[in-house]
Amino acid sequence: MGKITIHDIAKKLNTTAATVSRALNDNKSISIKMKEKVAIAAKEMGYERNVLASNLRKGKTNIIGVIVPYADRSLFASVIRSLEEKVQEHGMNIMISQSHDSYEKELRCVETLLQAQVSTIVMSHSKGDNPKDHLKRIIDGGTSLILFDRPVEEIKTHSVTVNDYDGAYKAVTHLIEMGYQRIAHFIMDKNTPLYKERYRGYKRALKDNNLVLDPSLVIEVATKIADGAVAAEALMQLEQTPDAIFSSSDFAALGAMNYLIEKGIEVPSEFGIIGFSNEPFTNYVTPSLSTIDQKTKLMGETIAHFILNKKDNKAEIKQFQSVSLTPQLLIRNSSNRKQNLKE
Amino acid sequence: MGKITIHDIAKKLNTTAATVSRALNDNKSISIKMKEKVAIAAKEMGYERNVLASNLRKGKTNIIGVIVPYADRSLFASVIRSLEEKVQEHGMNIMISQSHDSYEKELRCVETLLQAQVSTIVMSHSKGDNPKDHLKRIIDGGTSLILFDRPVEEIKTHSVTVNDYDGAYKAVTHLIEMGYQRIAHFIMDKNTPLYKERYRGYKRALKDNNLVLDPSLVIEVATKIADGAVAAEALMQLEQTPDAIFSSSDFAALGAMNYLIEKGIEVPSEFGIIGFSNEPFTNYVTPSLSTIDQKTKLMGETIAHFILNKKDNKAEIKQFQSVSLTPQLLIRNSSNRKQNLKE
DNA sequence: ATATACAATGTAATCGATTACGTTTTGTAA
DNA sequence: TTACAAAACGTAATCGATTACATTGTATAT
Repeated sequence: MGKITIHDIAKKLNTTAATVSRALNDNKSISIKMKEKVAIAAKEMGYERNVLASNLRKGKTNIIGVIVPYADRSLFASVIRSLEEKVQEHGMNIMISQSHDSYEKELRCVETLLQAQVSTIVMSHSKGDNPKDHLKRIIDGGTSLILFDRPVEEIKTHSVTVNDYDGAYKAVTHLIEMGYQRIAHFIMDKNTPLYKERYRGYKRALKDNNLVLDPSLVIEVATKIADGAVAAEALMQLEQTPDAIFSSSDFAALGAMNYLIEKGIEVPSEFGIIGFSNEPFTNYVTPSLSTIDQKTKLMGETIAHFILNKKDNKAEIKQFQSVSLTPQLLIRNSSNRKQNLKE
Repeated sequence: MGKITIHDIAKKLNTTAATVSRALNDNKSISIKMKEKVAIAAKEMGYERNVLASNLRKGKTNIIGVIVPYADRSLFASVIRSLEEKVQEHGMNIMISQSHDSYEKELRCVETLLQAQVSTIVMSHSKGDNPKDHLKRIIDGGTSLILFDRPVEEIKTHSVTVNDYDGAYKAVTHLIEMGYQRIAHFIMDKNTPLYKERYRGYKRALKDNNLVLDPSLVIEVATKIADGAVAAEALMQLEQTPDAIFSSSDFAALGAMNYLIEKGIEVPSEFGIIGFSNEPFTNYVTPSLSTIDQKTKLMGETIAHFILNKKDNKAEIKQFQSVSLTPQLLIRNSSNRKQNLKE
């Protein structure tokens, strides 16, 4: 018995499709008796609403489009997971699209998702300083836009980010509290706001603790283990070597740490290291790597909150909110000198 | 200028929506001239096909539903990534749904995706020996089903799995080649076919090398680091302790390794360890953990291949294919005794 | 008792694209 | 020239649900 439609139900009940539709949607102008009859008949006949038809008529779907650089990066995977968990309870679906950190692909992703008529686009936009026209087009077309992870200042819309400045500040302050004096910094891409913010937190923490910023200790490094090792080597070549590193990337931090250990430098007693992102491996390496947790689960939940609120409360649509989550310092062995001394 | 429809284009060109539709779909009964005119007008007017309407009429979408226990588990995240990369080139979209390894949630996922009228459901079904009626329902309803990671024997459909038996066999054979004699095995869930297969590979490898299976060396362990440590402790309490572990879980393997190292047992010189899955952390721990890579990227690509093939080649629909990928042995430091001796 | 309101349902248009079927025009074989 | 085929396009139904706009019937107010 292929597809049962509301017309079939109407025929069986000697009424019309309009009434059945209204009954199924719990419309107030339908009597309770009729609603019951329809509900029973629908169940009996195994009716299932054709979502496509419904959405076509209503001009909206309940699909949320998500654009991320790569779906398997731990931050994005985690956000996708918690977002999906929250919205699926409300009958919404998640559609994934990957931008590979490329502007061109991001444009394609937006196009695809708009074509699919998603009701909301949730995205972490690709790196670089590209035009934001496509973001405006999303909003102008009536689709709501929620940016996360990487904020875009030029666009007025909802956003959920982590306070990178605060995370960096906490990390560096922690190193200073542990007694490290010359703290180097690995910055990834100087043009990306996110890294700029972390750099700002680094500088501020130094200043607040009366430490001078030595530009030779700030190195541009790629988010790779090998590059972290190279950078560490460069640092140790300096006349005045550092005694700690705050790396904006866990991977680079690990590379540096392994290099130092190999060179006989003890971590954390001689040298402190802290990364950023709380990548899954950081807790398992030796010594375990201190890092900044970005609250990815909360991030997904906050995004979901925006979406669900918008659904209920239309008044809120116009006020765009930017939530900046407070990251968490995870003190592990790579920087925990005091504890080690105690032992 | 809100939404342009084929009717608007038709009006502008003094023709009908039917002609425009056919022209846009490159129908052979439309003249080249007309096709050109339509194409130009469509571009000029900024026309975008309403996918909902199109799909409603055609009765099919180009959405692929994916059901996984958790989207952020490395295997699933990786498969999702490579699957999306492949199918997006063909204009198809991926919809994600998470079963949390619960049978009830899995039913809901199936329901949701069928409602969304996905053309294909790709799933790694939840653990346990539950009824498979919902899988049959998917197929009977005309939606194609592709199972991956965890095969279901009762259902005739496409499937892409990794040869767990082979992976286990390779792992254990490798340990034996490295000179380990008493090899323990961590099995997770004895009722899950996947673990049974690995166990079978373990037994076979022992047999082929004339080693006796000691049941006391086969322990049921959860996929957790802590449990791996507990299990290792139990093993070292035996009268005849093992000198190697083949763990069906990287996490348990790591827990065991850390426990042994803490107890002063040297890995790999005194004790060999190999895990399974190539979890992201395995390459970064010390010593790096040997493991079995499950070819997740290839898995996603193979799934995509099935989907895209089916699209073109209808003849293939009826022949269900089961592809079993060959996993790869990754020899790292936790088991590489020979290399260590050389040094 | 009459007017008015509202409850409950029906009618038909609509969302936008696709397609079975019909019509006209042009080409070409007999 | 007739006839038949194919090319090129038009007409209208269709996919299934929703909803603006009637319509009918009943209850309440005056």
